[in-house]
Amino acid sequence: MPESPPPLADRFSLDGHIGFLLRRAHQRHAAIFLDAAADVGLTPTQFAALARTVELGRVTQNLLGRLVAMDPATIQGVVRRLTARGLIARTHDPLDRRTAVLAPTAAGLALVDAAVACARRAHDTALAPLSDEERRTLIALLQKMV
Amino acid sequence: MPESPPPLADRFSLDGHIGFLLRRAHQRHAAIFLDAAADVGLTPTQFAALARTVELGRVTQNLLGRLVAMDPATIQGVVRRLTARGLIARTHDPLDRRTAVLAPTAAGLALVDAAVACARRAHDTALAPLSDEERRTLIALLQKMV
DNA sequence: GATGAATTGTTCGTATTCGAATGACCGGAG
DNA sequence: CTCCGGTCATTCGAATACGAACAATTCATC
Repeated sequence: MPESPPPLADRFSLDGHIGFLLRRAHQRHAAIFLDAAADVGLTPTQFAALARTVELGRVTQNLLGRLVAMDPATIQGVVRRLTARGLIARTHDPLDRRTAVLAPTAAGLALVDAAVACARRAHDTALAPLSDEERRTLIALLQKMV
Repeated sequence: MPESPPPLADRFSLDGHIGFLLRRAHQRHAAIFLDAAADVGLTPTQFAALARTVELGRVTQNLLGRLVAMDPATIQGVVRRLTARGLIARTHDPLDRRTAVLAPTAAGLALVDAAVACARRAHDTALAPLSDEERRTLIALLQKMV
């Protein structure tokens, strides 16, 4: 008689799979961030791009994409929505007419402070189940992993 | 004279923000998984839904969505693609004509073993920068967080 | 049995995310 | 100067991901 294989749950646990955990943790933070930043109207992705642009003052679209880990195709859409809202401005480098040079506008600079406050709240809320020590450990391990 | 505000980088570090780290870690695992599972042709999301369906044997679409943390609108598309590939089958419960009852097909059961092997490889590759102890810690902290 | 609330699944719109292809442009090799 | 590889930005298609609206159905209450 043929032996029936052991059930999948005995061979693999989706809930211990790093990809599944990262997806759920990322999802959870995104939901918390969108709630915390509802008044400033920024998504986590848009916030990252805006914050990095403010950090740098002036940056090409392509470099910005690399510094926030976004594909050229992705950063294009994010920058389009941020410029449409008047938070960053697009100019062109006359010495390299391929590039789009980005800089925060006055509105962008004015918004980024409130946005940072929202990001801090989302950070703390998302990490609420962990102690301070655990938070530092988690962040260090994620930084080591990426 | 008005004081100029301190630079953003002194007030906020995107690279220490849990949302940014989770987004990048999730991104990295997804890329690794897609590479490891290229031969079985499953995305991480599709794998999660298929694995959970195999675990349960029979499950409604809505419950499956909750068990893999997917919106009703999201699980609908994932299930549509899995059924189109003949990996899971949709029937209907005559006692509740709202629900769509899902079950793995023979092809789905046959594919899930190879897919689990790919998931294991992706798991190990994504966690390669960490020691065994660090991996356990990271997974435990993520499980505590979500 | 009727009626209103809750559940299930679908569809639409918007926002990431990436691979692939394309066009414009820069730089160096000859 | 010309050609050619590399870079930059854009576009398209496909796959998540979610809010909102909707129809069909079930359930609880009257």
